[in-house]
Amino acid sequence: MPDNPPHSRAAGKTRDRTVARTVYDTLRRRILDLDLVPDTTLSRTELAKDFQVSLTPLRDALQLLEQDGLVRIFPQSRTLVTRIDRRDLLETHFLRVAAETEVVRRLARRPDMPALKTARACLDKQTVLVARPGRMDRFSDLDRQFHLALFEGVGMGNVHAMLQRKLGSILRCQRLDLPSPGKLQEIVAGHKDILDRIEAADPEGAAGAMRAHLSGSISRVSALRNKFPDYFVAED
Amino acid sequence: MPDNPPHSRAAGKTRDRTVARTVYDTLRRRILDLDLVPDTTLSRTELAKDFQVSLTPLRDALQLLEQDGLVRIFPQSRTLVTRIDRRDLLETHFLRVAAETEVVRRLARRPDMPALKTARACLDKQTVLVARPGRMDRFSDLDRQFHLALFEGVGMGNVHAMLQRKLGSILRCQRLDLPSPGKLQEIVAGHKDILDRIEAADPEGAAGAMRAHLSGSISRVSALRNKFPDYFVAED
DNA sequence: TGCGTCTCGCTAATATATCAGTTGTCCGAT
DNA sequence: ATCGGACAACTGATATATTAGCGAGACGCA
Repeated sequence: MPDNPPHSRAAGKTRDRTVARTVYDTLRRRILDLDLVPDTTLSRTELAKDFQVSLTPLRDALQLLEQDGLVRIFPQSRTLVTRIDRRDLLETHFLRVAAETEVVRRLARRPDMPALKTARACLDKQTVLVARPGRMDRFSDLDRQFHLALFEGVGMGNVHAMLQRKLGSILRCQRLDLPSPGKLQEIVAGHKDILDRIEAADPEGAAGAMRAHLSGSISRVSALRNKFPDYFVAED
Repeated sequence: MPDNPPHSRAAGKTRDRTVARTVYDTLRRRILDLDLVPDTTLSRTELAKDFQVSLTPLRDALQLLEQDGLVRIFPQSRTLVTRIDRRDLLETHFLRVAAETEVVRRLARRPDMPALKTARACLDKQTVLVARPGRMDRFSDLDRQFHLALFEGVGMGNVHAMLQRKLGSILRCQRLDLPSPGKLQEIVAGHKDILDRIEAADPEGAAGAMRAHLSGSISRVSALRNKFPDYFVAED
């Protein structure tokens, strides 16, 4: 067994991003924006031409998107943008609730002041943005940063990144649901409740607040399914 | 938007498994068995010859293994089997604890009798196997089935499968740690405690029992690192 | 008209070739 | 002796070609 090899990349001229990653990010963005709607056939020939790349990195990108649940590759046949699947939503929600409640329990037992300060700052900025309906992108970004700050407070920033990748269908639902009256106020109130209970050293209270907060993401799925049936997998 | 397209594959002659998947499973097995030890350089030319496949499915397989944290691909350079990284272990453990405690809380609040029956049956079989030191593979399989039964009891079988893929480094640690005296008894006792508390409708008790049980997976990491330093990433 | 089979065009998986970048070795200069 | 630069061999990423399979439409028969 050789000596300890370098486990970090030396500074160099390596391309920071592969073509595949760029294609993946762009297609993912377009799917989440509902620009590429469910059941859209993704033609590799067309996409390769559009992106001016060969089939290999495009293939890599599509495989990643399939892992995210955003596309489904039918072998030797075609590739479709998926419909939102309630099963998948429930599984993603479960994972998210499990992880985020564990995070806030740990924070309530052992606070990390810089992380809580960051989270509180995000909350303050979000509070200001509630009154500015044109700043949804910024609000969403702060929302993500709020949750990331909590994860980093328990040293689990990478877990947060991993979970983000799985949130495709929840994000698509949120996109369908915009703008929903009172929703932003509800989110801000939820964040405040969570932080208050963490700071009150109340693990189960914080977990309950987080659970309630996250339930907002799926509380309107049935209504959305009725309103946009073509975006959802038909139930048995 | 077209009519609801078929979302299941019609029975047909499609290959059930891709070459890439087969290669992935084999390499993953060999890494987890510590047959391919950390820092081993994986030569694509050699592997393609060994498996008698072209570079493309081999590339697919290696990319999946990289996502599992088992190999690291240095662009334009080489591909190595990873050392076990403490950071990665902690993240995997976090995710596992979060998910499994959430599962048992839910089961304690709302038991699923078939799932609990399955779990109890696994426990009984494991109890018998403790006295048969040559049956580790079977014991591990029952262990996995025990946990799967719990996940299925809350309708989250797919989440269990997802988590399994991330367990590579924990499984490698367990492999290094075999046979550890009293370990099997400890596992069996943990399973029993978990089930008892679920059946006693004690969510927090069940969560605590699961937390204690899972902590066994990482309690000996420091000792293993001292014993097998070449298998672990050096700490800063 | 409806159903089954066949054919062809299309697609994804794999094979092979080429390009882009890394790394190790050798040689020359100090 | 040591260090730096050049070059060649090697590797992974991408491009292109070929193979394997799917599915829709057309045709024939009852």
